[in-house]
Amino acid sequence: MLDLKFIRSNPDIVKEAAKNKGEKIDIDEILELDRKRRDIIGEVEKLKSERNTATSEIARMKKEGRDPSTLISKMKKVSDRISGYDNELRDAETEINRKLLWVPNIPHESVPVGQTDADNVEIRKWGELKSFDFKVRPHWEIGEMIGGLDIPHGASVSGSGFYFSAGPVAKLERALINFMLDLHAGEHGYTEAYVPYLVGENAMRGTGQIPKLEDDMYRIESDGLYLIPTAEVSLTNIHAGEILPPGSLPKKICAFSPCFRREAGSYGKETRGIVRVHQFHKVEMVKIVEPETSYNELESLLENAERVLQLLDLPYRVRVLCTGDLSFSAAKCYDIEVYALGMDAWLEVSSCSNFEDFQARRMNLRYRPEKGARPIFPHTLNGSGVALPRTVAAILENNQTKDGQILIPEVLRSYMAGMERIGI
RNA sequence: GGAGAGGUGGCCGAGCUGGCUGAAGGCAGCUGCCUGCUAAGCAGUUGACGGGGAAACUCGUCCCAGGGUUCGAAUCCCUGCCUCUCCGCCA
Repeated sequence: MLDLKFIRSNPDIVKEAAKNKGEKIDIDEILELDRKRRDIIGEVEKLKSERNTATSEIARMKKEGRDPSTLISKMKKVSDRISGYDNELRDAETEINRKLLWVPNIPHESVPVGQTDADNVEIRKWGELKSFDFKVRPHWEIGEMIGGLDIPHGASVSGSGFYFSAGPVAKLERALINFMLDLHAGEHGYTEAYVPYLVGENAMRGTGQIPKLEDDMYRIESDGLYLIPTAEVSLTNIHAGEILPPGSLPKKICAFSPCFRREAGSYGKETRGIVRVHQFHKVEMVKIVEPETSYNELESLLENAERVLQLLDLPYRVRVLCTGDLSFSAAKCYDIEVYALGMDAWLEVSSCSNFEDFQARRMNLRYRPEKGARPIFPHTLNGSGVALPRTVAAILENNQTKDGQILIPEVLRSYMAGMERIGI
């Protein structure tokens, strides 16, 4: 959420930002409502002040044995007017807030202006793309061959977009999870956590999933809860509504969690295999930081995520998203895409974003920089570190051998009882 | 799931026979004084949000949340959420 005062004094910046993000927002309408709101406040507060004076006057009269009934009947009318204004005010504020929730964050100045994926800018590549002298297979074939991926049964149990991993691939997943958590919690300085997988509406609004992306979320109607699409939601909202004390930043937390996404409207694209599914596992990193440091923190967050792929020896590229591809809440975002040899495709396994104070403001998360200072909104960031299915797919495809085996990345072997390869 | 108790400021904790309570008292914090240092002591001070104002300042709102009663609610009524205790159930 943007600061209403900021919108009031910089309407053009906000309009430009929304346009570049491809969002249709009527800023003038919000400003008009804001004007109306402030007019009402002026009127109603005058009346309230009057009432407060009268109220103590009534108390005094009663104490002195005088008859306050004239004043009371006069105040009855004043109170009616107040509640009239209060209703108008509440309506205006509700309306403003409802609209504010649809205003996207402003892209950072370093973000390239553009519309689609094609306008994203590659900033680096890492690793060698392998080439084999045999016919490489996509991961779904490999998975089936080694008895590690069972997509048909996922569909029969839960519908399309769900799958079982089993045997060696299940072991590989578990090894990856442990490896990633050990890396981030051990070397990168994050506190490890387990988080709620079902969260309330406030949390979903706080990080910006709703209202805009509501259709992509699984909702448990009977309890008013949502299944998290990423651990970001639980982690970032952890201190929502609080004022963090001086010295408590930066906070760096990481967590493993399943992620649930309806992927509404994406049928037909990239649906083979396990690269686009409704439920997957991911290790997520979240940072809550002081505003001045957030862009440095973004770079180190990105490095933390890249390190995972480097240690796994998987080739990848990093792209900075253009304004049109940038998510609603983000001010800047890097995507990390791993190369999958069998599909000959770059698969997004991580998005590292700086939200500046957009999420903090939405969830009313504040921070007191020093004793006695006024609270400010901290900046929040998050990045996947990294998403599992696509990483598994990349390992299966890049590490396949001619005779149908998979070489296990060296860093994972100690997590798999020393196993060096899986397969026949 | 059943029965009871409760949710007050950074924390503890009064108020809850409606008005003078943004809220006693204590603790913690800050500022002076005092002191060889520390501790103790004395005095003062310490919330968030919004409106107006260049500013000093001023007005309004906030005692879990949302409604209601009233001239007026932390205090009365209703609904919801959460916490605690006991019982039941359960990985």
